[in-house]
Amino acid sequence: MPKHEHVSISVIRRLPRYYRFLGDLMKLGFSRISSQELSQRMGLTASQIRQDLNCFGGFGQQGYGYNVDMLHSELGSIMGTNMSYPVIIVGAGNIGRALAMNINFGATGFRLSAIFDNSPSVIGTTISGLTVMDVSELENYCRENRPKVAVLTIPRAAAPSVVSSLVDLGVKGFWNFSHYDFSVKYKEKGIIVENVHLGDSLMTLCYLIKSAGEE
Amino acid sequence: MPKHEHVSISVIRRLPRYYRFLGDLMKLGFSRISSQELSQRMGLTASQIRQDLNCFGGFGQQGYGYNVDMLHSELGSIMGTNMSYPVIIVGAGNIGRALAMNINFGATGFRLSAIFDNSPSVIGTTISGLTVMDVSELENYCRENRPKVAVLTIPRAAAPSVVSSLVDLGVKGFWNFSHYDFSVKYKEKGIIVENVHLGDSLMTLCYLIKSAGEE
DNA sequence: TAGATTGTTAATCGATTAACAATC
DNA sequence: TAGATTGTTAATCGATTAACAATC
Repeated sequence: MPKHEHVSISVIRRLPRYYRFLGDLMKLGFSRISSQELSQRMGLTASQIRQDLNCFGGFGQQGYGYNVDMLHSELGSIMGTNMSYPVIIVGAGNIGRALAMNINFGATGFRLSAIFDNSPSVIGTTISGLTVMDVSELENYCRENRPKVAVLTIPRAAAPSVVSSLVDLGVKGFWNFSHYDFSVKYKEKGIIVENVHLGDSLMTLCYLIKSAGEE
Repeated sequence: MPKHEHVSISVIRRLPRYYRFLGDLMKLGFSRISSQELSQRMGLTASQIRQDLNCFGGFGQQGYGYNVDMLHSELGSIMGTNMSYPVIIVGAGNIGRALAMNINFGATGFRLSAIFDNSPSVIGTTISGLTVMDVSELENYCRENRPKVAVLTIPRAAAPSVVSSLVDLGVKGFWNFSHYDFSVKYKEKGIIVENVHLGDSLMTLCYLIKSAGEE
Protein backbone atom coordinates (compact mmCIF):
# COMPACT_ATOMS: atom_id res chain seq x y z
CA MET A 1 0.00 0.00 0.00
CA PRO A 2 1.64 3.22 -1.13
CA LYS A 3 1.10 5.75 1.65
CA HIS A 4 0.08 9.24 0.71
CA GLU A 5 3.15 11.04 -0.45
CA HIS A 6 4.84 13.63 1.69
CA VAL A 7 2.97 13.87 4.93
CA SER A 8 4.08 17.01 6.75
CA ILE A 9 6.40 16.72 9.71
CA SER A 10 3.82 18.44 11.93
CA VAL A 11 1.41 15.59 11.29
CA ILE A 12 4.08 12.93 11.78
CA ARG A 13 5.08 14.34 15.15
CA ARG A 14 1.51 14.06 16.36
CA LEU A 15 1.24 10.36 15.50
CA PRO A 16 3.08 9.03 18.57
CA ARG A 17 0.81 11.08 20.77
CA TYR A 18 -2.33 9.71 19.10
CA TYR A 19 -0.85 6.27 19.53
CA ARG A 20 -0.29 6.85 23.25
CA PHE A 21 -3.78 8.18 23.85
CA LEU A 22 -5.34 5.31 21.96
CA GLY A 23 -3.31 2.85 24.00
CA ASP A 24 -4.70 4.49 27.13
CA LEU A 25 -8.24 4.29 25.83
CA MET A 26 -7.76 0.59 25.16
CA LYS A 27 -6.67 0.07 28.76
CA LEU A 28 -9.70 2.03 29.91
CA GLY A 29 -11.89 -0.38 27.98
CA PHE A 30 -13.02 1.92 25.16
CA SER A 31 -13.85 0.16 21.95
CA ARG A 32 -14.87 3.20 19.91
CA ILE A 33 -14.05 6.92 20.00
CA SER A 34 -15.20 9.89 17.96
CA SER A 35 -12.82 12.56 16.75
CA GLN A 36 -14.86 14.91 18.89
CA GLU A 37 -14.21 13.10 22.15
CA LEU A 38 -10.58 12.35 21.34
CA SER A 39 -10.04 16.02 20.57
CA GLN A 40 -11.31 17.03 24.01
CA ARG A 41 -9.07 14.54 25.74
CA MET A 42 -6.02 15.60 23.78
CA GLY A 43 -6.64 19.32 23.72
CA LEU A 44 -6.81 19.80 19.98
CA THR A 45 -9.55 20.11 17.36
CA ALA A 46 -11.62 17.26 15.98
CA SER A 47 -11.01 18.64 12.54
CA GLN A 48 -7.27 18.33 12.93
CA ILE A 49 -7.53 14.74 14.07
CA ARG A 50 -9.63 13.79 11.06
CA GLN A 51 -7.29 15.63 8.70
CA ASP A 52 -4.25 13.99 10.24
CA LEU A 53 -5.63 10.47 10.09
CA ASN A 54 -6.84 10.94 6.53
CA CYS A 55 -3.25 11.50 5.45
CA PHE A 56 -2.92 7.76 5.82
CA GLY A 57 -6.36 6.40 5.08
CA GLY A 58 -9.98 6.42 6.09
CA PHE A 59 -9.89 4.55 9.35
CA GLY A 60 -13.23 5.74 10.66
CA GLN A 61 -16.84 5.04 9.95
CA GLN A 62 -19.51 7.67 9.53
CA GLY A 63 -21.95 7.80 12.38
CA TYR A 64 -19.73 5.59 14.53
CA GLY A 65 -16.28 7.07 14.87
CA TYR A 66 -13.07 5.09 15.10
CA ASN A 67 -12.49 1.62 16.43
CA VAL A 68 -9.88 2.15 19.12
CA ASP A 69 -8.01 -1.14 18.76
CA MET A 70 -7.96 -0.94 15.01
CA LEU A 71 -6.81 2.66 14.87
CA HIS A 72 -4.12 1.99 17.45
CA SER A 73 -2.71 -0.89 15.50
CA GLU A 74 -2.95 0.98 12.21
CA LEU A 75 -0.98 3.87 13.67
CA GLY A 76 1.52 1.41 15.05
CA SER A 77 2.21 -0.09 11.67
CA ILE A 78 2.27 3.32 9.99
CA MET A 79 5.03 4.37 12.37
CA GLY A 80 6.73 1.00 12.21
CA THR A 81 6.45 -0.06 15.83
CA ASN A 82 6.42 -3.65 14.56
CA MET A 83 9.84 -3.21 12.99
CA SER A 84 13.02 -4.27 14.65
CA TYR A 85 15.73 -2.03 13.28
CA PRO A 86 19.07 -2.69 14.95
CA VAL A 87 20.33 0.26 16.98
CA ILE A 88 23.65 0.94 18.63
CA ILE A 89 24.38 3.38 21.42
CA VAL A 90 27.65 5.23 21.03
CA GLY A 91 28.72 6.68 24.36
CA ALA A 92 27.98 4.85 27.61
CA GLY A 93 28.07 7.85 29.92
CA ASN A 94 25.19 8.84 32.15
CA ILE A 95 22.82 9.61 29.36
CA GLY A 96 23.75 6.63 27.22
CA ARG A 97 23.30 4.27 30.14
CA ALA A 98 20.03 5.87 31.20
CA LEU A 99 18.65 5.48 27.69
CA ALA A 100 19.83 1.87 27.45
CA MET A 101 18.00 1.10 30.67
CA ASN A 102 14.89 3.22 30.26
CA ILE A 103 13.89 3.27 26.65
CA ASN A 104 11.69 0.50 25.37
CA PHE A 105 13.39 0.14 22.01
CA GLY A 106 11.27 -2.87 21.13
CA ALA A 107 8.05 -0.92 21.50
CA THR A 108 9.24 1.81 19.18
CA GLY A 109 10.38 -0.26 16.23
CA PHE A 110 13.98 -0.90 17.22
CA ARG A 111 16.24 -3.47 18.83
CA LEU A 112 19.19 -2.35 20.91
CA SER A 113 22.07 -4.43 19.61
CA ALA A 114 25.29 -2.95 21.01
CA ILE A 115 26.76 -0.21 23.20
CA PHE A 116 30.16 1.39 22.65
CA ASP A 117 32.44 3.57 24.72
CA ASN A 118 36.08 4.59 24.70
CA SER A 119 36.73 4.57 28.43
CA PRO A 120 38.58 1.50 29.77
CA SER A 121 36.65 1.79 33.01
CA VAL A 122 33.36 1.32 31.19
CA ILE A 123 34.32 -1.13 28.44
CA GLY A 124 33.43 -4.65 29.46
CA THR A 125 30.75 -3.64 31.94
CA THR A 126 27.21 -4.84 31.36
CA ILE A 127 24.31 -2.49 30.72
CA SER A 128 20.85 -3.79 30.21
CA GLY A 129 22.19 -7.19 29.20
CA LEU A 130 24.78 -5.89 26.76
CA THR A 131 28.53 -5.80 27.31
CA VAL A 132 29.94 -2.38 26.50
CA MET A 133 32.33 -2.67 23.56
CA ASP A 134 35.41 -0.64 22.72
CA VAL A 135 34.80 1.99 20.05
CA SER A 136 37.78 0.55 18.21
CA GLU A 137 35.49 -2.38 17.41
CA LEU A 138 32.82 -0.10 16.01
CA GLU A 139 33.87 -0.45 12.40
CA ASN A 140 34.03 -4.24 12.43
CA TYR A 141 30.77 -4.45 14.30
CA CYS A 142 28.98 -2.27 11.78
CA ARG A 143 30.33 -4.17 8.80
CA GLU A 144 28.98 -7.39 10.26
CA ASN A 145 25.75 -6.22 11.85
CA ARG A 146 24.69 -3.26 9.73
CA PRO A 147 22.94 -1.18 12.40
CA LYS A 148 20.35 1.11 10.92
CA VAL A 149 20.46 3.78 13.60
CA ALA A 150 22.96 5.10 16.13
CA VAL A 151 22.15 6.85 19.38
CA LEU A 152 24.74 9.58 19.87
CA THR A 153 25.49 10.14 23.54
CA ILE A 154 29.08 11.26 23.17
CA PRO A 155 30.69 14.64 23.81
CA ARG A 156 30.34 17.13 21.05
CA ALA A 157 34.01 17.14 20.15
CA ALA A 158 33.93 13.42 19.41
CA ALA A 159 30.83 13.61 17.22
CA PRO A 160 32.08 14.78 13.81
CA SER A 161 34.47 11.90 13.19
CA VAL A 162 32.16 9.28 14.70
CA VAL A 163 29.26 10.47 12.57
CA SER A 164 31.34 10.55 9.45
CA SER A 165 32.52 6.98 9.84
CA LEU A 166 29.11 5.66 10.88
CA VAL A 167 27.57 7.16 7.76
CA ASP A 168 30.27 5.49 5.66
CA LEU A 169 29.42 2.25 7.44
CA GLY A 170 25.80 2.48 6.37
CA VAL A 171 24.07 3.99 9.39
CA LYS A 172 20.96 5.75 8.07
CA GLY A 173 19.70 7.62 11.08
CA PHE A 174 20.84 9.22 14.30
CA TRP A 175 19.13 9.88 17.59
CA ASN A 176 21.30 12.79 18.54
CA PHE A 177 21.79 13.73 22.20
CA SER A 178 25.23 15.26 21.63
CA HIS A 179 25.57 19.00 21.25
CA TYR A 180 26.80 18.49 17.72
CA ASP A 181 24.78 20.05 14.89
CA PHE A 182 24.73 17.92 11.78
CA SER A 183 25.82 19.84 8.72
CA VAL A 184 23.48 20.25 5.80
CA LYS A 185 25.46 17.79 3.68
CA TYR A 186 24.13 14.85 5.69
CA LYS A 187 20.55 15.85 5.06
CA GLU A 188 21.39 16.03 1.37
CA LYS A 189 22.72 12.48 1.58
CA GLY A 190 19.38 11.37 2.99
CA ILE A 191 20.70 10.81 6.50
CA ILE A 192 17.92 11.19 9.04
CA VAL A 193 18.64 13.01 12.27
CA GLU A 194 16.32 13.28 15.23
CA ASN A 195 17.83 15.83 17.56
CA VAL A 196 17.16 15.83 21.27
CA HIS A 197 18.78 19.04 22.39
CA LEU A 198 18.00 18.92 26.09
CA GLY A 199 19.77 22.19 26.73
CA ASP A 200 17.61 23.94 24.14
CA SER A 201 14.50 22.48 25.68
CA LEU A 202 15.48 23.73 29.12
CA MET A 203 16.33 27.19 27.82
CA THR A 204 12.94 27.37 26.16
CA LEU A 205 11.37 26.53 29.49
CA CYS A 206 13.41 29.27 31.10
CA TYR A 207 12.16 31.80 28.57
CA LEU A 208 8.56 30.78 29.11
CA ILE A 209 8.86 30.93 32.90
CA LYS A 210 10.50 34.31 32.68
CA SER A 211 7.88 35.69 30.28
CA ALA A 212 5.03 34.40 32.40
CA GLY A 213 6.52 36.17 35.38
CA GLU A 214 6.87 39.46 33.53
CA GLU A 215 3.23 39.78 32.63
CA MET B 1 12.05 47.26 28.16
CA PRO B 2 8.69 45.75 27.29
CA LYS B 3 9.39 42.96 24.83
CA HIS B 4 7.18 42.71 21.80
CA GLU B 5 4.03 40.97 22.89
CA HIS B 6 3.32 37.38 22.02
CA VAL B 7 6.29 36.04 20.11
CA SER B 8 5.29 32.77 18.46
CA ILE B 9 6.51 29.52 19.92
CA SER B 10 8.24 28.66 16.63
CA VAL B 11 10.45 31.70 17.02
CA ILE B 12 11.13 31.01 20.69
CA ARG B 13 12.25 27.48 19.96
CA ARG B 14 14.82 28.76 17.50
CA LEU B 15 16.43 31.12 20.01
CA PRO B 16 18.52 28.52 21.85
CA ARG B 17 19.91 27.36 18.53
CA TYR B 18 20.88 30.89 17.51
CA TYR B 19 22.48 31.25 20.90
CA ARG B 20 24.50 28.09 20.42
CA PHE B 21 25.69 29.05 16.96
CA LEU B 22 26.67 32.50 18.13
CA GLY B 23 28.61 30.99 21.01
CA ASP B 24 30.48 28.86 18.49
CA LEU B 25 31.22 31.86 16.32
CA MET B 26 32.63 33.67 19.34
CA LYS B 27 34.96 30.76 20.00
CA LEU B 28 36.00 30.81 16.35
CA GLY B 29 36.95 34.44 16.75
CA PHE B 30 34.18 36.06 14.73
CA SER B 31 33.27 39.55 15.80
CA ARG B 32 30.60 40.22 13.20
CA ILE B 33 28.19 38.09 11.14
CA SER B 34 25.58 38.88 8.53
CA SER B 35 22.18 37.23 8.48
CA GLN B 36 23.25 35.86 5.12
CA GLU B 37 26.28 34.00 6.43
CA LEU B 38 24.54 32.84 9.60
CA SER B 39 21.71 31.48 7.50
CA GLN B 40 24.11 29.35 5.46
CA ARG B 41 25.76 27.94 8.56
CA MET B 42 22.44 27.14 10.20
CA GLY B 43 20.57 25.90 7.16
CA LEU B 44 17.76 28.42 7.17
CA THR B 45 16.92 31.66 5.37
CA ALA B 46 18.47 35.05 6.11
CA SER B 47 15.01 36.51 6.01
CA GLN B 48 13.84 34.26 8.78
CA ILE B 49 16.78 35.17 10.98
CA ARG B 50 16.12 38.87 10.57
CA GLN B 51 12.41 38.42 11.21
CA ASP B 52 13.08 36.33 14.30
CA LEU B 53 15.56 38.76 15.82
CA ASN B 54 13.33 41.72 15.10
CA CYS B 55 10.70 40.21 17.36
CA PHE B 56 12.93 41.39 20.19
CA GLY B 57 14.67 44.44 18.83
CA GLY B 58 16.96 45.78 16.14
CA PHE B 59 20.26 44.23 17.09
CA GLY B 60 21.95 44.71 13.74
CA GLN B 61 23.45 47.55 11.82
CA GLN B 62 22.83 48.21 8.15
CA GLY B 63 25.83 47.57 5.99
CA TYR B 64 27.59 45.74 8.80
CA GLY B 65 25.49 42.90 10.12
CA TYR B 66 25.38 41.78 13.73
CA ASN B 67 27.99 42.03 16.43
CA VAL B 68 28.45 38.43 17.53
CA ASP B 69 29.24 39.06 21.19
CA MET B 70 26.47 41.58 21.59
CA LEU B 71 23.84 39.46 19.87
CA HIS B 72 24.87 36.41 21.88
CA SER B 73 24.49 38.23 25.14
CA GLU B 74 21.23 39.88 24.08
CA LEU B 75 19.77 36.49 23.25
CA GLY B 76 21.05 35.17 26.55
CA SER B 77 19.21 37.80 28.51
CA ILE B 78 16.08 37.46 26.38
CA MET B 79 15.97 33.78 27.26
CA GLY B 80 17.00 34.39 30.84
CA THR B 81 20.27 32.47 30.95
CA ASN B 82 21.40 34.95 33.61
CA MET B 83 18.55 33.93 35.87
CA SER B 84 18.94 31.43 38.65
CA TYR B 85 15.52 29.91 39.15
CA PRO B 86 15.62 27.12 41.72
CA VAL B 87 14.81 23.70 40.29
CA ILE B 88 14.15 20.38 41.94
CA ILE B 89 14.40 16.95 40.37
CA VAL B 90 11.66 14.57 41.41
CA GLY B 91 12.72 11.01 40.71
CA ALA B 92 16.35 9.94 41.07
CA GLY B 93 16.24 6.97 38.74
CA ASN B 94 18.51 6.60 35.73
CA ILE B 95 17.13 9.56 33.87
CA GLY B 96 16.92 11.83 36.90
CA ARG B 97 20.49 11.06 37.86
CA ALA B 98 21.77 11.46 34.32
CA LEU B 99 20.13 14.87 34.07
CA ALA B 100 21.49 15.95 37.45
CA MET B 101 24.98 15.06 36.31
CA ASN B 102 24.83 16.16 32.69
CA ILE B 103 22.71 19.24 32.42
CA ASN B 104 24.33 22.59 32.98
CA PHE B 105 21.45 24.15 34.85
CA GLY B 106 23.43 27.26 35.59
CA ALA B 107 24.02 27.97 31.92
CA THR B 108 20.32 27.73 31.15
CA GLY B 109 18.96 30.07 33.79
CA PHE B 110 18.43 27.62 36.61
CA ARG B 111 20.02 26.33 39.81
CA LEU B 112 19.55 22.72 40.82
CA SER B 113 18.58 22.91 44.47
CA ALA B 114 17.32 19.47 45.51
CA ILE B 115 16.64 15.93 44.34
CA PHE B 116 13.89 13.70 45.65
CA ASP B 117 13.09 10.00 45.46
CA ASN B 118 10.92 7.53 47.30
CA SER B 119 13.26 4.55 47.29
CA PRO B 120 15.13 3.90 50.57
CA SER B 121 18.10 2.59 48.60
CA VAL B 122 18.50 5.94 46.85
CA ILE B 123 17.54 8.40 49.60
CA GLY B 124 20.63 9.70 51.30
CA THR B 125 22.98 9.04 48.40
CA THR B 126 24.78 11.97 46.83
CA ILE B 127 24.27 13.02 43.23
CA SER B 128 26.16 15.89 41.79
CA GLY B 129 26.80 17.35 45.24
CA LEU B 130 23.22 17.00 46.47
CA THR B 131 21.91 14.47 48.95
CA VAL B 132 18.80 12.76 47.66
CA MET B 133 15.86 13.60 49.91
CA ASP B 134 12.78 11.57 50.76
CA VAL B 135 9.67 12.64 48.82
CA SER B 136 7.92 12.87 52.16
CA GLU B 137 10.01 16.00 52.72
CA LEU B 138 8.90 17.50 49.43
CA GLU B 139 6.11 19.59 50.87
CA ASN B 140 8.20 21.12 53.65
CA TYR B 141 11.06 21.75 51.27
CA CYS B 142 8.83 23.56 48.80
CA ARG B 143 7.24 25.72 51.48
CA GLU B 144 10.65 26.86 52.60
CA ASN B 145 12.52 27.08 49.31
CA ARG B 146 9.82 27.87 46.75
CA PRO B 147 11.28 26.07 43.74
CA LYS B 148 10.09 27.58 40.49
CA VAL B 149 10.42 24.48 38.35
CA ALA B 150 10.35 20.71 38.83
CA VAL B 151 11.98 18.12 36.63
CA LEU B 152 9.67 15.13 36.47
CA THR B 153 11.58 11.89 36.14
CA ILE B 154 9.14 9.65 37.90
CA PRO B 155 6.97 6.82 36.60
CA ARG B 156 3.78 7.87 34.96
CA ALA B 157 1.54 6.43 37.64
CA ALA B 158 3.17 8.62 40.28
CA ALA B 159 2.87 11.80 38.26
CA PRO B 160 -0.73 13.00 38.76
CA SER B 161 -0.56 13.32 42.54
CA VAL B 162 2.99 14.71 42.56
CA VAL B 163 2.07 17.33 39.96
CA SER B 164 -1.07 18.30 41.76
CA SER B 165 0.72 18.92 45.05
CA LEU B 166 3.67 20.69 43.45
CA VAL B 167 1.31 23.09 41.72
CA ASP B 168 -0.39 23.76 45.04
CA LEU B 169 3.05 24.41 46.51
CA GLY B 170 3.76 27.11 43.95
CA VAL B 171 5.78 25.30 41.27
CA LYS B 172 5.22 27.21 38.05
CA GLY B 173 6.83 25.00 35.43
CA PHE B 174 7.67 21.40 34.69
CA TRP B 175 10.34 19.77 32.62
CA ASN B 176 8.42 16.60 32.00
CA PHE B 177 10.23 13.36 31.20
CA SER B 178 7.48 11.17 32.60
CA HIS B 179 4.95 9.61 30.27
CA TYR B 180 2.24 11.61 31.94
CA ASP B 181 0.25 14.06 29.80
CA PHE B 182 -0.72 17.20 31.66
CA SER B 183 -4.41 17.89 31.46
CA VAL B 184 -5.68 21.09 29.92
CA LYS B 185 -6.63 22.53 33.30
CA TYR B 186 -2.98 23.14 34.18
CA LYS B 187 -2.44 25.17 31.05
CA GLU B 188 -5.49 27.21 31.99
CA LYS B 189 -3.91 27.86 35.38
CA GLY B 190 -0.83 29.23 33.65
CA ILE B 191 1.37 26.26 34.50
CA ILE B 192 4.14 25.88 31.95
CA VAL B 193 5.06 22.42 30.76
CA GLU B 194 8.00 21.53 28.58
CA ASN B 195 7.53 17.93 27.54
CA VAL B 196 10.41 15.71 26.59
CA HIS B 197 8.69 12.62 25.33
CA LEU B 198 11.69 10.50 24.40
CA GLY B 199 9.51 7.64 23.26
CA ASP B 200 7.66 9.92 20.85
CA SER B 201 10.93 11.22 19.50
CA LEU B 202 12.20 7.71 18.86
CA MET B 203 8.96 6.65 17.19
CA THR B 204 9.18 9.65 14.92
CA LEU B 205 12.68 8.56 13.98
CA CYS B 206 11.36 5.08 13.26
CA TYR B 207 8.71 6.47 10.95
CA LEU B 208 11.24 8.57 9.08
CA ILE B 209 13.68 5.67 8.69
CA LYS B 210 10.89 3.43 7.49
CA SER B 211 9.58 5.99 5.00
CA ALA B 212 13.04 6.68 3.64
CA GLY B 213 13.49 2.96 3.05
CA GLU B 214 10.18 2.65 1.23
CA GLU B 215 10.97 5.18 -1.46
C1' DT C 1 30.14 58.48 -1.71
C1' DA C 2 29.23 53.55 -2.98
C1' DG C 3 28.39 49.10 -1.20
C1' DA C 4 26.47 46.26 2.07
C1' DT C 5 23.10 44.75 4.91
C1' DT C 6 19.55 45.66 7.94
C1' DG C 7 14.49 46.39 9.36
C1' DT C 8 10.08 46.07 7.61
C1' DT C 9 6.33 45.61 4.43
C1' DA C 10 4.18 42.71 1.01
C1' DA C 11 3.60 38.15 -1.20
C1' DT C 12 3.55 33.38 -0.77
C1' DC C 13 3.08 29.26 1.18
C1' DG C 14 1.45 25.78 4.32
C1' DA C 15 -1.10 24.35 8.28
C1' DT C 16 -5.21 24.66 10.92
C1' DT C 17 -10.04 25.25 11.33
C1' DA C 18 -14.74 25.39 9.65
C1' DA C 19 -18.38 23.64 7.02
C1' DC C 20 -21.04 20.25 4.93
C1' DA C 21 -22.28 16.57 1.81
C1' DA C 22 -21.68 11.62 2.02
C1' DT C 23 -22.85 7.59 4.45
C1' DC C 24 -22.93 4.34 8.14
C1' DT D 1 -35.46 6.09 8.86
C1' DA D 2 -33.11 9.59 11.81
C1' DG D 3 -29.00 10.73 14.08
C1' DA D 4 -24.27 10.76 14.29
C1' DT D 5 -19.95 11.30 12.57
C1' DT D 6 -16.78 10.77 9.04
C1' DG D 7 -13.98 12.31 4.81
C1' DT D 8 -13.11 16.16 2.19
C1' DT D 9 -13.47 20.71 0.27
C1' DA D 10 -13.25 25.60 1.25
C1' DA D 11 -11.96 29.46 4.31
C1' DT D 12 -8.95 31.26 7.58
C1' DC D 13 -5.06 31.94 9.89
C1' DG D 14 -0.20 32.18 10.77
C1' DA D 15 4.48 31.45 9.48
C1' DT D 16 7.99 31.78 6.05
C1' DT D 17 10.04 33.96 2.19
C1' DA D 18 10.83 37.72 -0.98
C1' DA D 19 11.55 42.39 -1.95
C1' DC D 20 13.15 46.82 -1.16
C1' DA D 21 13.57 51.35 0.96
C1' DA D 22 16.23 52.99 4.83
C1' DT D 23 20.69 53.70 6.52
C1' DC D 24 25.15 52.59 8.31
